[in-house]
Amino acid sequence: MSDHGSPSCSLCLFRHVCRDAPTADMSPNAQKPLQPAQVAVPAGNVLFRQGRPVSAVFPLRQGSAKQVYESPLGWRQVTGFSLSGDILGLEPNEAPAHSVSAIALQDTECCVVAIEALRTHMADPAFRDSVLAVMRHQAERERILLVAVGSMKAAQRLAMLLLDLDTEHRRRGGADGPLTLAMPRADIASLLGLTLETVSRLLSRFASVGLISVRQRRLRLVDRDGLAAVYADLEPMPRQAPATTAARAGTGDEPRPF
Amino acid sequence: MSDHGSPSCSLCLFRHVCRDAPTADMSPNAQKPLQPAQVAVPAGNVLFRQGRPVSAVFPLRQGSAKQVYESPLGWRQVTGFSLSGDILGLEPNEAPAHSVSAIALQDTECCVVAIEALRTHMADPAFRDSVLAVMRHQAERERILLVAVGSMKAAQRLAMLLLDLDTEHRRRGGADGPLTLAMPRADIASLLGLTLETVSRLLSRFASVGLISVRQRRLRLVDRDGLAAVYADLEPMPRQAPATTAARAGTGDEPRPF
DNA sequence: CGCGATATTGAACGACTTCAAGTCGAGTGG
DNA sequence: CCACTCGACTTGAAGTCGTTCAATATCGCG
Repeated sequence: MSDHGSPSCSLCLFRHVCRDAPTADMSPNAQKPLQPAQVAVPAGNVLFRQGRPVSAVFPLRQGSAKQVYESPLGWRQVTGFSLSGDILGLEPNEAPAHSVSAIALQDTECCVVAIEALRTHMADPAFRDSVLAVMRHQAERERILLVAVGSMKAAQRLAMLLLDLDTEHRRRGGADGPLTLAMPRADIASLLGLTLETVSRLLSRFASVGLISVRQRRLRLVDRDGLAAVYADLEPMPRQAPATTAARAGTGDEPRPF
Repeated sequence: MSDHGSPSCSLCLFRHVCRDAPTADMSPNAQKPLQPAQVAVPAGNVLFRQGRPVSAVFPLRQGSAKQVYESPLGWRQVTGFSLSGDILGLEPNEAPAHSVSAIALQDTECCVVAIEALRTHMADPAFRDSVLAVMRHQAERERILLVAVGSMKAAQRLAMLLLDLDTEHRRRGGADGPLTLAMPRADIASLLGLTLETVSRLLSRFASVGLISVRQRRLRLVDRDGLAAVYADLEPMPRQAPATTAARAGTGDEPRPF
């Protein structure tokens, strides 16, 4: 096991081209491995800034980050969160400049892959396809977010986010454990097009009806199906907590959140 | 002048590769021209459907269309309008399937460019760059829309759309003439994350304070700077029409709408 | 321990929605 | 040519959801 092995590496899009001979993959168009540098980014620091030239992309090893978009008129909005294993700074359509800024939510470590190295490896069709697939997936996410912000109620949007965070957390091996909200309420609110007070109230309401348990940034999903029902708007979310303790039957068609 | 010349052709992204020897462009990697087929699409008809394979792209010659996205849970939202001269169906990241549906807002004519032909021409770096630039521009638009829907007031959003429609109309040679809203109120509302009643009321309010004049789908921008001020939220938009007839001084920094 | 940042909670307000009539305009058939 | 009709649009009144403003509460950290 190399000294660069990290839990997040196993999910990294670049894992197959990162080090030498990872699997039995001595195909003809094998390239020299990326051998990326690594950097530590303290909480609150900028990984890259919107509008600046793309010089590298940043696979996240540890920590998390938010993407922030600033519109021409100066309106700022969080457009997404990234967790370890994600690649930050990938720009679709060969954009020469970053379309958003990325800011570490906590002390973070990431790799630094020079953009030329990435471009070289894009010559490999399989690799190229996987990178493009990730970009497409991101675009789809943004569109889902647009619909959510444009036409869903606050509770639905928040339920969507919680389910998504949970899904990602589990995909990283988080089992059923409690997850940590790395981002402040204000960032959640910005992403969802709400105020931080609304987010706070909603979290409390979710907790009071037994969907989650939450204290500050410590969160646990208690009733995933219930959250999914809120997301799908089957459950209009009672304004005040009723004494509902009835076990919820799974809806069966669990929607893919986010 | 060829029989295919149309006012919209002069703005078309493909104009230089559409017919033979358009300018003195006998460069080495000149390709054979696209020579696209043309089709008529009656109002309300689908140009292509979300999720279906991309077989062609569709430069709009006449008319207009809306893009509609349907989320995995079945929520539908208009994500944009296209006017003559735009290319419909261009998918970023080499997506094999359309990410939205396109529906004609009026009786429409468009060219049909097979995707293979397009890909062939993408070998030309200059052409490729211009196509990618258009895709980037579209992505930027969607992001601006996200911010608008996520954090601006209804009046701001509508002002933004009107300014954008006007800008596009003028870019097509519409001078100062009145423009026609090809889309029903419901589609505007969907795009902006509002209800059609709100859109209607807002249009009436804009008219009553002298920013525009509207009757049904006939629209004229009377005070562009005023609209820009509403967009930028400098002007909180009075709830009831005051008898304000004071001429407005241009704000100077006219923001680029959308 | 005490301070500042972050989060929770309450109360009042306001923006937008919802529901419900109308009105306008274009197309159709008498 | 006019009446009819249907869809799109407008307008009003009431209600809801989310915001705003303000007052605690809690956590992390020196």
